[in-house]
Amino acid sequence: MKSEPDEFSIQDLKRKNVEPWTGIRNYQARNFLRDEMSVGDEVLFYHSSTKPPGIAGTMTIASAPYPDPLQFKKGSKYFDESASKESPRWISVDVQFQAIFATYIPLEMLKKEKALEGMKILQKGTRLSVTPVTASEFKHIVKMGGK
DNA sequence: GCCAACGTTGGC
DNA sequence: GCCAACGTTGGC
Repeated sequence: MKSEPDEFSIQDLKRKNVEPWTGIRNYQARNFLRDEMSVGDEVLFYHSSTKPPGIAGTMTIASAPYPDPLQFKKGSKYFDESASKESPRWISVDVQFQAIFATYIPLEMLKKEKALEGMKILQKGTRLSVTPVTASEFKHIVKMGGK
């Protein structure tokens, strides 16, 4: 899962421990959150739009999906006029801090790894903020991170 | 339903 | 700031 560290970083998550992951406004990303994730699943925390971009650590899914409260909040940049409480359009999950990697893994490093060739986030044109990771990719990255 | 125009993401 | 690679919108 990607976040811009200027907005919300893994250090912020460590401080808060549990935080709602809000503001997903892409249907594919939403569907992935809603349909493919369960409480306890481990997640890689990716820092995007920073120098250098890369994976900073891990967290876990800490709640079932629920309607993203920001879609109802007038004035929020995530407000969605066409969403209603009866039929919400966007969803959030809570995430819980797990670990900050001993070694931050820049995107450039990830690209060099043979074992990660097929990883979704490394494919051309992938800019979804939520993408799937296989168990072996996850293990490989955790090993690279030294945690 | 098509598709041009526009908006967004995010690495570089 | 540029631009590739999308996604979304809206006229037709």
